[in-house]
Amino acid sequence: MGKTEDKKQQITQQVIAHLLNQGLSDNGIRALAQAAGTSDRMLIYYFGTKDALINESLQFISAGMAEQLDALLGSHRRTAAQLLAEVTTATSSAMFLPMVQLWFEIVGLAARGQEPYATNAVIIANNWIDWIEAKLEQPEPDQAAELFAQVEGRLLLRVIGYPVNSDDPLEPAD
Amino acid sequence: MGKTEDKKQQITQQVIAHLLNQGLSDNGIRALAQAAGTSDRMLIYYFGTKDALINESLQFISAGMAEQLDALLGSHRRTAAQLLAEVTTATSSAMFLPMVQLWFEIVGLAARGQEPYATNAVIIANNWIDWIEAKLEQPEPDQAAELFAQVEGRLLLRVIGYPVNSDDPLEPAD
DNA sequence: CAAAAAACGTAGCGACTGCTTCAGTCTAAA
DNA sequence: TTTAGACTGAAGCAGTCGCTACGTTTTTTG
Repeated sequence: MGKTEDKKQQITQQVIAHLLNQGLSDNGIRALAQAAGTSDRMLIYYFGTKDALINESLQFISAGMAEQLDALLGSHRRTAAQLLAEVTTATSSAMFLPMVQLWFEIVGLAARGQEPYATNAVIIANNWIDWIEAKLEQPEPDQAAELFAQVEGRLLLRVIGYPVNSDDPLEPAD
Repeated sequence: MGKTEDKKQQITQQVIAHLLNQGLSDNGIRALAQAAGTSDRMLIYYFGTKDALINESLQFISAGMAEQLDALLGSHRRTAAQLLAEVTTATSSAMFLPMVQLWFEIVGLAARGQEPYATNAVIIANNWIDWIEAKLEQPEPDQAAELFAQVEGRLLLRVIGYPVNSDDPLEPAD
């Protein structure tokens, strides 16, 4: 009967929802608390620190995204070219836009070593690269990282609103 | 005489220096003023708005980076593969790290449409893509943007501190 | 039913944000 | 010498930030 655990998870889920559609610019503990239907007081009570809450939320999001991609692409191995095409298409879809936006916000903060984002950025990047490697037919050294980089470059253009030759247009953020 | 213009330019240069080695997280007008050897009061007096000052500074930085790359690579045209290799190497060097870090900070804020960064991000991306196109032997449609994306992906990994197979290591931020 | 523990509300801390108002000082042209 | 314009320091506005002190209510447990 981890009732406290239940409450924490419930808060985390609502914080995740908030982070995904509001981003990191509105992530003060009072805003997060309101999104979770509680008070800043309670956030600290349950998580001790804002950073702890953020860490937990980001970990959930990253894991969730991997699951969603797995569901879309299946878990079999394929060639690099094929995987690149599939992952690019999938992650460019509107359904993944909030996660991609959040990811680039994290990267921006990580670029200057700002915690807890710097730490989370490396962890998440590693997760993705491992995920890619597990889907490659005959993975070579650094190949997964290279594929990851190619996907990221395209997502960057998309996320800043640069007009790419894609089927589905991106909607403006709030 | 453009004495006011002189002063503005002088302030802009010092603000640029501050932005490059401190990033966007410490860009309150009081911090910027101190870096420029003046007061927040004066920043508003000269530029009217913090955003106006930021716009001017970012424009200068982008132009300056293009000049530096031109100086390094020369202005002749070359094949896509060669250009990709040269630009990747150049922009991965320690000398460009502060600009690359700042760029990813801008992208992170632009990802949620936050002004003035969203607008600047598109302008800067376009500048770079045009710059790339002007260096291509036989540019094809979208090729410059694609090359830009490939460079960006590699820079992303570098900027978050992911260990890439590169000669020169990156130093930790502040 | 009483004591202990968990859950929560309110108010506040000091340091920050972009920007404005006030109250001038300084230089240069008329 | 008057006077217009450029320039500037000090203080303040109403708001934000993560977090804490303190006290009260609710729930669980012996």
